Amino acid sequence: MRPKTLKELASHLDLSIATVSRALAGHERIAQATRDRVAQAAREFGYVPSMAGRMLVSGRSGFVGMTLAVRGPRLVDSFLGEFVTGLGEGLAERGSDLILATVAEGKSELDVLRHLVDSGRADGVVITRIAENDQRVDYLISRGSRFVTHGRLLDSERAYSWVDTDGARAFAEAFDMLYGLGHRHFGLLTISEPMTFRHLRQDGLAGAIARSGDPSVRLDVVTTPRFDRGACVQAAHRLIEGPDRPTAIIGLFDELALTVMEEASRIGLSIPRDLSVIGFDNITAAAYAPPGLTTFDALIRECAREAAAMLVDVIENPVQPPRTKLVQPVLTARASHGPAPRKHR
Amino acid sequence: MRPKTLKELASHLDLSIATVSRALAGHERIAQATRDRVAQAAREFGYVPSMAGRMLVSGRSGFVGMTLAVRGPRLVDSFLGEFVTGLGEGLAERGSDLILATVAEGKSELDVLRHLVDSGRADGVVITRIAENDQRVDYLISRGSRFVTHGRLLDSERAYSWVDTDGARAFAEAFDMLYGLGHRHFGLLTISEPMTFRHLRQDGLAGAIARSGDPSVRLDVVTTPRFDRGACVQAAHRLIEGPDRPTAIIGLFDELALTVMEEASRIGLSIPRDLSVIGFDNITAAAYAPPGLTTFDALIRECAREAAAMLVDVIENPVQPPRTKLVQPVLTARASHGPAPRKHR
DNA sequence: AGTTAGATTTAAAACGTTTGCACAGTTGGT
DNA sequence: ACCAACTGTGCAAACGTTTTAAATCTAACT
Repeated sequence: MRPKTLKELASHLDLSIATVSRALAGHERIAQATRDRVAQAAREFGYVPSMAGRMLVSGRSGFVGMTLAVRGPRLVDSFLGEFVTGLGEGLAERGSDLILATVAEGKSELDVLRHLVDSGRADGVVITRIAENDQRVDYLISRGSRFVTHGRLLDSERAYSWVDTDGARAFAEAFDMLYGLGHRHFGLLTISEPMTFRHLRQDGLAGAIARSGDPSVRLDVVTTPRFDRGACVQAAHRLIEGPDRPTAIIGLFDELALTVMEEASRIGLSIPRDLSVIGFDNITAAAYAPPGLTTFDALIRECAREAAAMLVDVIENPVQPPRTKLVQPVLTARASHGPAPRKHR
Repeated sequence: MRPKTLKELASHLDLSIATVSRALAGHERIAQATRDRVAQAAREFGYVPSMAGRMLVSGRSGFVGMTLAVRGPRLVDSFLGEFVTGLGEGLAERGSDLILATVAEGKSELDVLRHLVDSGRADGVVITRIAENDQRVDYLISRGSRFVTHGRLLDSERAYSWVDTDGARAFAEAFDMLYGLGHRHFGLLTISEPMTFRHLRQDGLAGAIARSGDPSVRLDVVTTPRFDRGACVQAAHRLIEGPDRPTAIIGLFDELALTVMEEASRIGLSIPRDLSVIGFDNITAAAYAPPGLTTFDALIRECAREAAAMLVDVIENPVQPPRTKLVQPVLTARASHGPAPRKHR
């Protein structure tokens, strides 16, 4: 019932707790025979070291924290699901566990972060979905906490370790592909929320357009609040209404692209004949929504595994210079893109 | 940098650590003036109690654990995402945090559970997806651990707290609705994996059929391994091939129902004109897959919140008799069901 | 002034682990 | 015989908190 302690184990073996502790740790200075004897007894006793004791003396909890902010209807969406999976895998490989601290409705995410780090619950934290002026990063740096971000700030003044998906590259690749298919009039459905990735991706797209050197290329950009379903639909509609609409639309992420597809077929457009649509993320629904959304797999799981590895490294060697890693998204071609339609007027 | 300790706070205030500790805990016996003074200083100091110290003396970690077993491709699917969300919310309300312990590829889930409970990392655990002879339940009971399950064993010999979705009722309701629409030939696509919910749901369906008292009702049952995509498609195909196919098919859960829909439209059937399909769970993709899957919302998030509440209660009052709760799924009618087609031969 | 009840506060132990240092025993070289 | 070096083990402190029991202080009565 009550967990066995080192003391009990020691008195049962007629050894001091120090010896038992060292024997279990596989210390050099303990006789091999003793080590074996202790290991054996520990197994029989079902001894599991108390993490409280260990934590107290080592100052480490062996946990890595992550906050789960309640925004939008589906809190753990496809992205977070994948991310948590990858993080969990990466940490399990390295003997850490993950604390998921939910930010309750009224509470501030910063408080939860503080609670996590300062109390010693977590040796480090991972934060995702970096915003333009992300207070969390400032806070963590000022506290001297160990952390890794998924996503990054736009400026590179502050030094910290991050891993990110190369959205700029993906959006450039999307443009090149569509341009090759004859598209000249593009649409981008993006969000008003100040997340840094919207700039990175849009800049990637703009850069590719500039590189094409083709002055006939047009780009319509429409912005929508992210979690207002009605507004998203409206924004999608604005993009495709009227005869002079883009022939190819890129959604900042899959949900937006899917909304465009739905709205397009609602007003009678056929995809990809009349309109090509491309997303980003490769969420589950992208495969199910007809005719199948062409998108970029953001390899969230790999990113998260990488973040886990990085964070464990940062915790163990805090003085090293920050590490960064850009993961290349993979084009997942389905049926929502095709050659540009002939002039439709 | 290094977190402030109670001792530092005490010496700064010229009080003993005992007094400070009690003042922060809001103990009655401390003068109101002192309490205020301490609270004030704690805020200024940015004092956060060390969880290690607290844990050592209280024997509680304030954590609740859950294992994440790596099965199938999407480890954190829609179900787990919702569940983790609800659990996190429920726990945050009650001041607990969630440990997510990933079961790495080779490891056994029982070991992870042991690691979680015996080391004192978690005061209790939640386990989901109960199998027919679930070792985890036996283990936890034998260890005297606090736990709550989502889902339940079929026998009721062992006493433990659980919360479950009333799949039996939902499947009965599905039958009644479809029967009312004129359907007489039913199909059920179920899994070979020994999860208890497959029996509960199938029995609910069988019970409703029996209650109808109509001997002309037929039910074809096809079984498939869960995570083998090819086998699922084949199984779905077997159900709808041939002229004498069911007019209404119920998937044990949404993924299966979606597979049936895909396969049906692949072979040229129109849904719901030729075939009605109903699922269970209401995963995200159910809304996106054409023409929109009629399904039961399993209210996973509520279930998880309930499980969190239950577990915290079990941890605090371990001697109470087990609590149980059945949550009623809600029919989410979309466009995949309709009147039975006229005889199609 | 002496006593007492009540109001505050404190000293000290306990929780389970790791680890620096000291101790005892053994071996080998002189 | 003596010293040095090495091997194996134990003592005790430290980590930060809560809590029991005891100490101190205050004020109100005799």
